[in-house]
Amino acid sequence: MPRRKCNGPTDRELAILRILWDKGPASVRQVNEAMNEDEDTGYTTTLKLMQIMTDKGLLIRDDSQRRHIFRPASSQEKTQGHLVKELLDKAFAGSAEKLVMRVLSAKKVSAEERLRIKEMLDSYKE
Amino acid sequence: MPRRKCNGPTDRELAILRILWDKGPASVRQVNEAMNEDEDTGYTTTLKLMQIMTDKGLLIRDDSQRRHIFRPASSQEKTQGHLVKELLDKAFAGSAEKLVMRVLSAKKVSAEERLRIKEMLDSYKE
DNA sequence: GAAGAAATACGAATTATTTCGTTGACTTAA
DNA sequence: TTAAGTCAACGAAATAATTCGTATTTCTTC
Repeated sequence: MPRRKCNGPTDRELAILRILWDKGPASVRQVNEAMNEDEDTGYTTTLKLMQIMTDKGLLIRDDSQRRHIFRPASSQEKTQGHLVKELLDKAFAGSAEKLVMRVLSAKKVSAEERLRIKEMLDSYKE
Repeated sequence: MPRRKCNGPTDRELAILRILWDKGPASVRQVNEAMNEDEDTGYTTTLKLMQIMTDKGLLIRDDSQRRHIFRPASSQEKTQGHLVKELLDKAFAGSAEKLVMRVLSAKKVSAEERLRIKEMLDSYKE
C-alpha cells in the first residue's frame, strides 16, 4: 500500500532550486514571478512547494522579517552530484563512461568544451 | 488540483526496464524474481507495473502464449538519451560540458575509460 | 485607528505511483 | 476428471505530488 519515499527533489522542486541558484536567496513572490516566465503558477502553489521543501530540508528559510527569504540548503554542486549518481545507478549500471558517452552523443559540444573536458581528463587524479 | 503528467519512466519502471535490458524479453515471473534479488516485491505488484507500462507504451507484450512475454518498446540507447536530455535541462541549464564535468568528479573513471572518452572527443563531428 | 495590501498558514481536491488481495481462467499431474 | 498450481485481470488502498481557495496575520497609508 505504501509508496516508496522519494529521495531527491522532484521536477517542480528542482525548478525552484534552479531559480534560487540563479538569483540567489529570494522571497516567494520573486520565485513565483520567475516561475511564471516559464509557465503560469499561482502564488500559493509556489508558496506551498517552498514550505514543503523547507520541511524536507531542501530550503532554508530566514523568517526574521515578515517577508521570508529562502535559499537552497545544499549547494548546486552537491545537488547536481546527487542527481548524477542517481541517474548513474538507475540507468547506467554505475558506469560513468557510458553516461559520459551518452551525454556526448545526445548534445552538441563545442571544440572549446571538448578541449576543457580533455584537460580535466588529463589532470584526473586516481 | 491536477498533477503534471509524468513524461518518462518512473524509478520503479526503470528498474523493470533495466532487467529487460539485461536479460532480454521475459515473463512477469522472471522479472519479479530479478526484482526480488534487490528487494522483496509481490508478484502482482510487478505484474501491475508491467501492465501499466504496456498501457503507457513503454513495454511491448507478446500474448500469443499463455505466459506473456514483455520487451522494452524503446531501445536502451534511446531511453538513456531521453533521461540524459531531461537531466541536462532540469539541472544543468542544457550544458553538456557541465554535466560531463560533474559526472567525472562524482565517480571514479579508470585510465582506460578516460582514454576511450578522449578518443570519442577526438573523433567528434561538428 | 481603520481600510486595504501583502504575506503566510491551512487544508481540500485531484492525479500519479505503488502495493497487494482476490477472482477467475487455464494447465498439468494424479 | 478432479485437485493443485500458474497466470492475468481487476480494483482497492495508501502515499506523494501538485494545485489552489480561503482564512489569518502583519504591515501601510490615510
